[in-house]
Amino acid sequence: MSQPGAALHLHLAAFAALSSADRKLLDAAVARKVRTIGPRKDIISEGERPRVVNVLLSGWAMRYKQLSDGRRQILSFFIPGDLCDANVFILGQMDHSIGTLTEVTYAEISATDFEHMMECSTRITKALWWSELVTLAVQREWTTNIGQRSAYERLANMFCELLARLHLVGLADGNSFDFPLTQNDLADATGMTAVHVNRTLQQLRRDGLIDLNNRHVTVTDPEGLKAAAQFNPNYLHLDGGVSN
Amino acid sequence: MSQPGAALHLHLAAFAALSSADRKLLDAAVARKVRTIGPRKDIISEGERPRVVNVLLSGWAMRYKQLSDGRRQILSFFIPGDLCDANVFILGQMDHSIGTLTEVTYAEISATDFEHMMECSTRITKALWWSELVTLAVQREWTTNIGQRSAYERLANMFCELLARLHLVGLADGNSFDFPLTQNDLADATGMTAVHVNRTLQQLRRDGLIDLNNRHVTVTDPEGLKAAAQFNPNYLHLDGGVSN
DNA sequence: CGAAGGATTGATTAGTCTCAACGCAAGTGG
DNA sequence: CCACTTGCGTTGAGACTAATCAATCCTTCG
Repeated sequence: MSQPGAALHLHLAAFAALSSADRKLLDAAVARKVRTIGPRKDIISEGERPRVVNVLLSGWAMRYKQLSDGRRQILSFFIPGDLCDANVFILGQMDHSIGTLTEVTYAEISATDFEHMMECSTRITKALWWSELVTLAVQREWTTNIGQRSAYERLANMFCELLARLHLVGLADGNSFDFPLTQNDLADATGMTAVHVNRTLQQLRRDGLIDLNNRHVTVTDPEGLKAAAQFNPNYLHLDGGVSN
Repeated sequence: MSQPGAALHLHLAAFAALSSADRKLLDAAVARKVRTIGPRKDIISEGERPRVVNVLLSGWAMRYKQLSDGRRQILSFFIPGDLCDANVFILGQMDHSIGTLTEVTYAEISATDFEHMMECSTRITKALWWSELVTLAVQREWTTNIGQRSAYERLANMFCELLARLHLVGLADGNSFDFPLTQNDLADATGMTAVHVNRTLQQLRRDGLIDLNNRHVTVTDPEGLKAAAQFNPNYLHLDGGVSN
């Protein structure tokens, strides 16, 4: 990625083509405060007060909740271009944590900068709303995934979603992509145990749907994987918004 | 509920006290187009294009997804005062359906009315953002609930959440409230089967935590229920926003 | 009175978890 | 440069939660 804001442009461009003025506005907001942080660290923890909007520029991160007895649910993955909740600073405290999976660079956008951005461009405002609505839709899909689908379908779905999203921001090379998650992470994201993830992955490999090793995934049979997952990408709303 | 918009006022007032001007603005938006619809009907179905923002005035509704093989995941419950996604009309099509559980009255707010309302009052705009962020937080909690908790904990959680939310809009009488869901609905909301819901409810009753019959719930041991659920209401963000 | 929807119960099975061990590769310190 | 540690993936055996299938009961309502 040659330029820090590139993934963000691509992310929002899924909703609407941005003008060069829009892009400048975004780049300015994203350039103000850039941070780098190592893998497996919290960017912000449950209970803290959110003061800024974070935008992921490179690396992978996750949203998660930890229960008092140690159980952890990963709620979503952040890939470059993703926003960690527009306007979160309205809330008094975080109800979950955001942590890194790899080394990560991210931009902090202050409340005033964020609001300024929304005042300056209706197109950006709508794109941010779109992004927020898609975040919600993804969360609903995860609820459905965990609530209704079998272990096999769940994992298939996860790979379908990640492939689609990574593709969007130019981080998938055809049907393959770098995949920094451990089987334990995958377990906590899908509501299963690491042992069962392991066995289910073997099944997916045996069925020739995916190839996963060395932190790299290749979807060897995209159509088969989609079918196994009953994957319907409508919830990603990549068809371009209504108001374009 | 003496007045149609009352639940909405109470809902938003959880974030910030509204001025009488704000209240008038809301009432006007909510009075423009009010509809009534019977139980077990769709208000809007997956695949349709959303054109308005719906606000529930009375009755219960749900958000759900239906898989091609008939499995259904209920994604959230709507009670009076709830908004069905601010700015949804930005999206090209619904990725899920919204259906009623009881007879329902709801208001349709057009895109222009909605945008007008946000332009007129920053307080309302923020309250709507708050509401949207809470919707997201609730969805995350449901993901966690289904992904990490046992059947027993899941149901306990559901009752804790509903009690808290109903209380907010004045629909809980102490620790009890009307509860129009069937065990089958509860099953589809928690990712279990109706049979297992039945058995788990019996356990909750035997443990003296709740009393459920005739479409009415009484939480007989609120503290016990919260403990069993490991219920932490922080995700409802009822502490009042930061910017008050 | 009969029909229908929902709640309840029982018996059996399947899917997933638990616990425990082992393998492998990469990294670290002496 | 080797011994040790550590993190992650893999395997096996057994236990248990929750699903499945099917029957029965209860209540409500036309």
